[in-house]
Amino acid sequence: MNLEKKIKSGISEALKSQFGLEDQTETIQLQPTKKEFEGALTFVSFPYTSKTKKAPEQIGETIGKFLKDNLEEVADFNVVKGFLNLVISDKTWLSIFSNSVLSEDFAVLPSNGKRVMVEYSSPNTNKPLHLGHLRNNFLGYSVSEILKASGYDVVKANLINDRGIHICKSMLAYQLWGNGETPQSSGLKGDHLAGKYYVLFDKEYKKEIDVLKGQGVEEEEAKKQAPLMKQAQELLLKWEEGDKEIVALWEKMNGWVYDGFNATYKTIGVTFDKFYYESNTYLLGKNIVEEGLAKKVFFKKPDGSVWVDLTSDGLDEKLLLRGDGTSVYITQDLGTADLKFQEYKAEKSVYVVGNEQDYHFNVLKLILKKLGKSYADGVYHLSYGMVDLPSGKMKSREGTVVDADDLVKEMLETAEARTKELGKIEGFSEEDLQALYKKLGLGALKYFLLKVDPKKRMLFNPEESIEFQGHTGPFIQYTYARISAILRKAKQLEVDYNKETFSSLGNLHPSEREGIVLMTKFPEKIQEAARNYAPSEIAQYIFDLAKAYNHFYGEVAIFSEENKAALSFRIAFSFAVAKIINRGMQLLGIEVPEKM
RNA sequence: GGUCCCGUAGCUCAGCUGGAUAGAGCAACUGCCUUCUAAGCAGUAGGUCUUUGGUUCGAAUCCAAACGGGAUCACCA
Repeated sequence: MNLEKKIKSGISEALKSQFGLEDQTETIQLQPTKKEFEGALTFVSFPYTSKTKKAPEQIGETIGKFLKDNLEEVADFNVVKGFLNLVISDKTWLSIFSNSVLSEDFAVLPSNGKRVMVEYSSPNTNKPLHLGHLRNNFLGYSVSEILKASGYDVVKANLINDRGIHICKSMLAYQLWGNGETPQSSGLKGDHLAGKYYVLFDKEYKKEIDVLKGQGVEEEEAKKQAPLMKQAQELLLKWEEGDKEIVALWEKMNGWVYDGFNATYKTIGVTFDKFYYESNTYLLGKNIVEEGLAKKVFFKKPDGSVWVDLTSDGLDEKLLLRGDGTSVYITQDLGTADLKFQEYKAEKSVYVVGNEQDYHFNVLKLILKKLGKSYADGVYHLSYGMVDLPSGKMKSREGTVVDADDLVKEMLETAEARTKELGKIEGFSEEDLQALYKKLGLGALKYFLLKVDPKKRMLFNPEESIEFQGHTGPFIQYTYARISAILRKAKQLEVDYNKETFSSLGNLHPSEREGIVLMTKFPEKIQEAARNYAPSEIAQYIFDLAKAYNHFYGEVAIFSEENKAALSFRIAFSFAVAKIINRGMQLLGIEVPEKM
């Protein structure tokens, strides 16, 4: 039985024997004791004043005394107003440390036999990835790792949006102005090359709109009338008809883009188990439309278009099939949801998609429910906020984006500069150095994007956002490297830790106690982060742990310690912290260096 | 206009299902490297938690309204 449960049942017993209350185990709440007070766990007695008809202080005193007398874990207590602070004996902490924290399978949670699919990244193939995509990729990867750690069987999926009007825009611009340029001839990464023509299209398209507006055409109309737009739409039609030349161009340009994406994915260290291509799935969903019509969940309008009425759920009427029988975004997504379930039978399906699509996913889930799909309840939209720049929103078309590849490159350069500045790279090979810069640069970037609650939008200031000091990835990596140095030295000196000697230890240093308390919380943190789909909770936790260790490091000497048991314990303590930091950072997709 | 999200220190952010004197980091200021890595540690200063009501023994947290910011309400994806 774990400590909290033991104390709770102790309190429940106290309430029963001292005040005659029935079993309260379920309702008793314990919270961590605030730093200013002595103790580790706090019981709040206010809620029991009416039941016991006693003053909060008196309840605290009575229960505190009972626990101290009856539980060996409780060494002492103090009462401040309605707060009963419990001091747990160091012996208890040491026993938890050696039996639980140090055990091989600590924080290794058993499989829960459930499968979850996490779809993330899902890029358009007409332009390179930018900072917003990085947040998406890092979130998706990290959430997958966290779900795995909490016992799920995870399938990471990437639905590539490889067809549609946006790709045709790039293709058209390339046809018109590309002069047969290739990634090889231009030296541009494939996705950047495609992006270049997307931007070019938009520039020329805007000119055409302006000309039309000058001729007195309304803006909305001008957008439709512009010749470039009409040509792009023609391309799309030809593509759908299977026009050989167009399909070949599409395949060629998409090929370039995939090469580019794969290079970026490899650099930033994200992976997928399954790729879906929209060109294969965009016709799906029509059978769902049939099904919905048969079930009378959907209805047909006179022009033949198919709709669903969601007004009773506070939403609008939603189109599912155009009058000409072609499908729209939501139709495809319905089809894909069904396909995913048929293929993987996952109980949960997580979509890592920006919060601008909140409405879309509300509709999607609602329709699946109305159709009586068993998997509807498992659909979860992990809706994350945008990354804003000081100048406002990022827009690919207008080129006001922070490009992912550029940013990563910059991060590695900064990592290199910082490292050289500090001059601690003696004994590193050139290869080691490059690997280190990558760990640090990406660590800083990933941590920066993951430490914030996914749901919230965040600000990225290129000038000053990503630091290497303070609440950052490199701070945590540094702590790990520091501990690694200690463990290396311990090995060299052949100081091993021996659990048996811990019991002969006297008192723990407060910083050691704090560290142990934090470490015991790791498994529940993983569960909580999985439940909330929130890597930020892991990020925050690992930061707190690293901070606690550095505090310990400053206060307590290790190798000059003469008491063998204390020395042994501190090595074990350091080892355990390093292990958790490493594991926690893995859950964020961040690598950790032995030296830096 | 309807719906949804957000508003905490100069800046960027924590604050779990309501609990004690609201926490970190950056920036500012003080100290600490001949002793295990100073990308660190210790400390000072900085807050009417947007505002106003309400519920409660207790509200940054829950409810309502106002103000401010954002997203969305496409036969685009």
